[in-house]
Parts: sequence; C-alpha cells; structure tokens
Amino acid sequence: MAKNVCDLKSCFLCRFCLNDWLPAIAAARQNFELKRGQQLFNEGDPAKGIYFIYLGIVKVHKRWGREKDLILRFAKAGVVVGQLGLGDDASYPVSATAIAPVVACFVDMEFFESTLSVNAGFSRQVIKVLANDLQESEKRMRNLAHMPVKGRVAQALITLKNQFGITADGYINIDISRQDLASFTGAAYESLFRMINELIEEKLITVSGKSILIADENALLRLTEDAGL
Amino acid sequence: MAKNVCDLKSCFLCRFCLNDWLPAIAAARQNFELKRGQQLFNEGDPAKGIYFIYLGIVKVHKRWGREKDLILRFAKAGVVVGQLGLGDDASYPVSATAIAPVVACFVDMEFFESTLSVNAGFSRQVIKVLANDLQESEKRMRNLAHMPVKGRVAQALITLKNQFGITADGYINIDISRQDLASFTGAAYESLFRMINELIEEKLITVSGKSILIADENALLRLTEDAGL
DNA sequence: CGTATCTTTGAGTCATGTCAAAAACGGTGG
DNA sequence: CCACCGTTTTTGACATGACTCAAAGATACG
Repeated sequence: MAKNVCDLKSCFLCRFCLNDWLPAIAAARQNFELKRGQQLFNEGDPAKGIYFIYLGIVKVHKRWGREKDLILRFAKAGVVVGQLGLGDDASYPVSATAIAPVVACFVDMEFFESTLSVNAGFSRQVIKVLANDLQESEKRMRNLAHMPVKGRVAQALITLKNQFGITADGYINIDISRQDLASFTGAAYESLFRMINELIEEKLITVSGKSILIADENALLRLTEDAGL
Repeated sequence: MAKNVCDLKSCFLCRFCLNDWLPAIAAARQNFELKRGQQLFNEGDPAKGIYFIYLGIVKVHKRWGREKDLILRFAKAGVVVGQLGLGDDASYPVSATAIAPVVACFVDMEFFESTLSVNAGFSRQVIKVLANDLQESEKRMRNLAHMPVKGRVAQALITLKNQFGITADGYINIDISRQDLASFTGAAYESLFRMINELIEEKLITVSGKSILIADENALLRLTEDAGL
C-alpha cells in the first residue's frame, strides 16, 4: 500500500491512489484550516473540487428560508465532502461548516475526475460512498416523513454514537450544540429540548453539560421502530 | 457508438458499454416482465444485481411499519434501479414496484461490478446517477422537514411533470393513484386529497379523473419557496 | 345486483411548531 | 471580584397543521 500523502492513517484518498499517482496528488492537493463556524463551501457555490477531511468535524447542511436548516450528515477525519459536485449541476447543493476545528485537504475537481477515469478501485470507492450516503439519506427521508420527533431524536443520538464513539466515561464523543442537534433531528429547538427531557425522565439517557450518555440503547432503538418496522 | 443490446434508444447500460463488452452483456442480461403492482425486488432482499428499466414505470419506495410507505422516486425507461445494492450492505434497502407494465433487464451484480472495474466511462455515469439521486434525496429530505404539505404537493406535481412530461391536452403524463401521490409527497391520503382540492379552488391545477393538469406552474413554484428560499 | 375498492366529507385529537419571557450561564472589562 | 451584556437554556401558553377515525357516496367489477 502506498505511503500516505497526508499522514492520515485512514485517508480515503490515499488508500486508493496507487504509487504512480502520489506525486500528482501531492501537487494537486491544498490544505485548508477552519475554525468552528467557518464554512468549507456554501450552498450554491460553484463546485470547484472535493474536500477530504483531515482533522475535525464538518456538518453538511441545507438551508430552508433564512432561519432554518437541516443537517444532512456529519463528516469526520478520513471522510470525503463535496462529492455532490459530481452530479450534473456544477454547484454545491449543500453547505459544509466546521463544528470543530478542521483541517481539510482540497482536491481540484479536474484532477479528481482524471483520477476517476484511470483508477477503477478509486471509482469503486467513490461509488460505494455515494451509495451508502444515498441509503442513509433515503432512510432518514422516510423517518422524517413517518417517525415522530421522539424517535428521530433517539435515532440521531444512536447515529452520533455510532459515528463518533464514546469517551472513557461513556458520553457520546462529540461536542454539538443543541441547535445543531435539533437541525440534525429535523425538529424545532424547543421540541428537541422537551424530547431530551423526556428521555432523561425515562432514564434512557443522561446529560452532563452538553454531553450526552446513552443509558439504555435498546429502549432508544425501540423508539425508532414504533409500528414494528 | 455501439449498437444497443436491448433495442432501447436511451438505455443507460448500452450507451456506456463499448463494443467488446456487448457479447458479454447480451449473455449476462436477463429480461423481466412485470404487471402493475408486481415487485422487481423487495426491501431486505439480497442485492443480486441491477435492473435497467426498459419499458414502463417503477416506484422506488421504503416501508414504514405495516401500512405506510414513502415513495422515494420513480424510474422510467432508460433508468437504472437497484444501484443502492452497491453500498456496503448486501441487501436492497428499498423496494421497487411496477406502477405501469414494466419490462426490465436484469444484470447480475458480479458482471456489473466487473464492468465497472474496466470501463471508466461507465463508472463515471454510475457516479453521476448516484450523485444526482443523492442531491434530489437531500433536497426532498429538507423539504420533508420544513416545507408544509401543500408545498410538497406542489413540488411533487412539478417533479412529475418534469419527469414524465405532459400529454397533448396538457395533463401530466403519468397514471398514478392518489395513494401513491400521497406516498410520494409524504402525507396522509386525506391530507393530499384536501390539498389537491385547495389547489383546484385556487385554479393552480385542473383535474380530470386521475389526470392532473398544471394550470399555473409559477404559483405552484411559489408554494415551494415559502420563506424566500 | 351485490360486493369490493376508491373517493369524499366531517369531526375530533394530538403532536409539533411558534412566540414570548424568565432564568442560567459565560465571558469581559472595569 | 463584581457588574454587565450577550448568548443559550428552560419554561409556559398557545395556535394550528396534519393525522386519525368513521361513515357516506361513487365507481368499478364480476
């Protein structure tokens, strides 16, 4: 296996670019650093390339009106962002914003495309990422349509736990604002708030500051099944 | 350009498979015929391959509980279905059901994968399809979360018009049950019904039997913008 | 002509979003 | 160390959109 370009063990890009491509990648890539709240790109921006998250966490979200938005997914180290620019539309249909300090490596779209055209293994991986994202997206879409807020909160917490793991004392290992949690659930801030309270009452979760601990994962899971999925 | 294997002018598969692959494809493919209501595959089935719609219309949907489901998208002639099987999970996460008599050509997953691995143009097309589907899915996801039912109905009608066109007398060229229309908007049957009535009252659409005619597309579009997207 | 399926209507309920205000928190600078 | 200000959290009251249930018309169909 080729040496990593970007010193990240699980870098998506590096894993699938063979040796001959390494110099080209090294030349093509370009690093970005972002503080919490800064945007990698914004909805509507021309899609100039793809970003590989090197460090930190990015939320991928889509606006509605002036105030509301929906968080579609989170991307952490080793994950690719901006792949939607690969569609027919030449502009990003979503925004990507850092929710923890981020280092991302940018790869120009042209270079990315040319890599796709000669590296089948890499293409296959991109296809897999897209297919997985699409699966996830369609599942959440169904949930948004039919699952009540409480179940969606439960689902969101489980998703976060699976994606970010837990700390030594059991709390979900992500520092996320309630506002973002609400956006991720697809619910109003206050609704999320009340649901969190209910979950605490029912002893399914514990909260300390911003951190959340899942106390009874099975019960949470049951909330996501409801009508006997 | 290669001669079509399946005699369909816009067959996705044929457009991107070069001459050397034609015999192999011809050997690998397998035709299916379905009557209205029959399933191509069902949620949870092992993903054995990909289907190219040759004729007719298929709804791709995902169940919730025993009664409800959400229609994710429609696939018509020339479109590929089952691509979600390309993810990590080896089973279809959705169902595909004919809503008009269908002829589909099935391609074994193994063969499909091997085509991907040697035909970059084909891979690129698959990536494009997935990226477009993902974009559409995420847009609808946001709409489900924030847009009221009326706007979603408007959106659904416009989408159908764009996808299926209109007949000589202006009606959207698809024969779809109210039930399916409700599932496509992500609303209860009765809710959809009332919204359709409102839209008729407001002279934005006209209905004749099952057929729907968009009378004022701009007004419909305005319903989908609401908070000044 | 009777049975089944789909459409249409009404009434009632409930979940969820909205609004507004109080309380708690966190940092900043005097 | 405290007073101040902006932000986030918490609570309550309220409005209403959307779903549910049930029943009455239609329409199709054998």
